[in-house]
Amino acid sequence: MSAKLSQVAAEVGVSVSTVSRAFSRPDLLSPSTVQRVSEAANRLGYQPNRFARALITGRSMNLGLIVPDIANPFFPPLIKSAQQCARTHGYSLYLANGNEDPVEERAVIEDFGGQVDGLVLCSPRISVNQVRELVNNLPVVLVNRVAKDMPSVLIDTATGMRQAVDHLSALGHQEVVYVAGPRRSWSNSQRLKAMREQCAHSDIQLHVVGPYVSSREAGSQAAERILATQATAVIAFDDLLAVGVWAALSDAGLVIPDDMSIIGCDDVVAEHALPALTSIGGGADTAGQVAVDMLLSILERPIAGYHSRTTLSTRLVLRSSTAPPRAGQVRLAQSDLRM
Amino acid sequence: MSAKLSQVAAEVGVSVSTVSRAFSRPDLLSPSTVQRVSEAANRLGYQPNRFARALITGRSMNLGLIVPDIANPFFPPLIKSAQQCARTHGYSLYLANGNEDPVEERAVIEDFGGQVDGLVLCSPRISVNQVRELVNNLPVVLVNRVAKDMPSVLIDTATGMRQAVDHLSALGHQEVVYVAGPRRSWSNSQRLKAMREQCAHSDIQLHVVGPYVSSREAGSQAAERILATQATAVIAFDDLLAVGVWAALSDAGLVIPDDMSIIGCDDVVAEHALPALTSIGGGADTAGQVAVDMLLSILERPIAGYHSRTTLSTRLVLRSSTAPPRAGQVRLAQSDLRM
DNA sequence: CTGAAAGCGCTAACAC
DNA sequence: GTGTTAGCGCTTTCAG
Repeated sequence: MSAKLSQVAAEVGVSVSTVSRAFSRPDLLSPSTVQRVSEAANRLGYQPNRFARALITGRSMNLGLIVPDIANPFFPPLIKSAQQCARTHGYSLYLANGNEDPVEERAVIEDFGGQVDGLVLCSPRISVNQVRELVNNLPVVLVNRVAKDMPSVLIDTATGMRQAVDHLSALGHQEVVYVAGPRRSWSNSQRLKAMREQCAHSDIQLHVVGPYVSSREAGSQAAERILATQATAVIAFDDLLAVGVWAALSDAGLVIPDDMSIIGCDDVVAEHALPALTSIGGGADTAGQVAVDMLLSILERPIAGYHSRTTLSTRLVLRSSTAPPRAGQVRLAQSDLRM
Repeated sequence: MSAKLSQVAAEVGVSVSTVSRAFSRPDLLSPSTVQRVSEAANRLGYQPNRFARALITGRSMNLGLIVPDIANPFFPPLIKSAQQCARTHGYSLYLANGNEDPVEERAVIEDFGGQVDGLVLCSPRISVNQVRELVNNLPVVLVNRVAKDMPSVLIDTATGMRQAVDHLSALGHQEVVYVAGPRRSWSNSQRLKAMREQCAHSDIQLHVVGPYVSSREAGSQAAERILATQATAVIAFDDLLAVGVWAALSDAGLVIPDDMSIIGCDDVVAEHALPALTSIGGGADTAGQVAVDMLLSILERPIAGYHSRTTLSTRLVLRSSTAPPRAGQVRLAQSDLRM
């Protein structure tokens, strides 16, 4: 263990409370005292014990962030901005991975419960009720999930979705399939709803396949179901699924985008994918910062029933995975050829 | 705040120490007492206060993991396995992002210092000396970095590198370029060394460009330098750089792999890249688990000067980004065309 | 087998 | 301005 408050006090020849105050309320002390204390403190290499402090103040100055899947490229920008924001406000942010598993997610939430002042929960894989009882009136802000009595920040992919449908419509597509994401995902229901509305509005026939978990593999599984339709374009719940669809379709002999247009969502694979996937992007990095800000404002004035909802917008990012549909027969020939 | 030990004690009609023991040393109590206590405990929703416990025991049962860049796909598998391993041993694992920034990295290490029992540091961007003084005799295990007096787990990409060179050599390549990674990276020096040796051994002329940070963008910058050589193949420090090279080369009119073979390292973009990149893989997920295991064994018997080093092997994963070189002139024509 | 008591290192009244 | 004192919630000797 490193030096304690009492040792610094002895060194300077003052009481422990003076030393304590030199750190927490220096304005209450004479400048010279503060000076002498801080000199002695780093001479002795004094580091305040966070546990002792937390025990008495009831605040750890730690925030927790839980994501469902650390490997999903959607989260890193969000995590970075959240960490950044927490730090500038004097808080540390710790991250844990739910691993797409409700059981594990429960465990990490519970673990965090005791040692953070607040929690940011990204698209939890457990129900809001379960969340509520696990956190036991610890402040929580939800990301991409709504609840009557919890604040949340939402990424509004609906606008981007509508743009995507319009884009496809302008290109001449008349039949498109939506590859649905995780069942319990708020984002998925939001995206699906937007697609339904916009397709109806544009006289496009919509097929829905899924739900699928967010992974390339799942996307590849979806390919078969897509080929069973007459669709000439697909919009996937997210980029991971889109890449999976792309890969399987290519294996089946289709050429993207000539035989099939593909649009992803979240705009996260541009960094890695070749060639470039048209996608719906924006909002993810802002979301982390906004969520932490929201959490901090709750911590500052803990009004029961505090309630807030922030919505972040998105837009279609055009790249090279969409094109006008081929003449009808060609698409048929290709898919027959695959059987 | 939730229920405390004293409340449970009152409820059952025993002393606080008995309740405490019911949780920590149930073997010292009569079974019936333990039974009554635990019933009362969850009736009252008792949750031990981790700060109070840590204050007195000096152990938080928390482990910290710091990675240089959470967005780098190399880390998620490592993180997952580390978290998994910690949990099965009764520890919680918290993650923080160094953000490829020495200043931020120092800050997160310092932050963690006070509240974890040990730290896993992945390829730190600061010097080992700085690490040593920051952690202040907190147990640390290094990943992909060596130090005289600290235990470490290393992913031996040298073997994979040698296989890669052999593969290229067998294909008929005689001139290859290595796109170097971050200057302070142990992995980079290891990879470069292996390449030097194997190229010499196989009579291949080696060009080195860099150093570059690990990003697609940096890889694209490297492309120009690559085209300035007569090389017919490139091996990049990692997959991110490889993808950047690939993209820029394609833009310049080259066809991969016919005009240029490309090999990455870490095998992390297979999920996202299309078409598939030949890469050097393995070890990353095991590394997380091994590092945590190592840390825990140090915690269990804190022998001063404990020292250990584990090396994990890798192998070349063949995909479709390598091919025999074209006849010499073709390559020249292509690169001229670009100017 | 169980209880009483003494702190872990720090902060926050309350005095002076 | 600064010191004294009483705990925060828990574990852990030491007695019984």
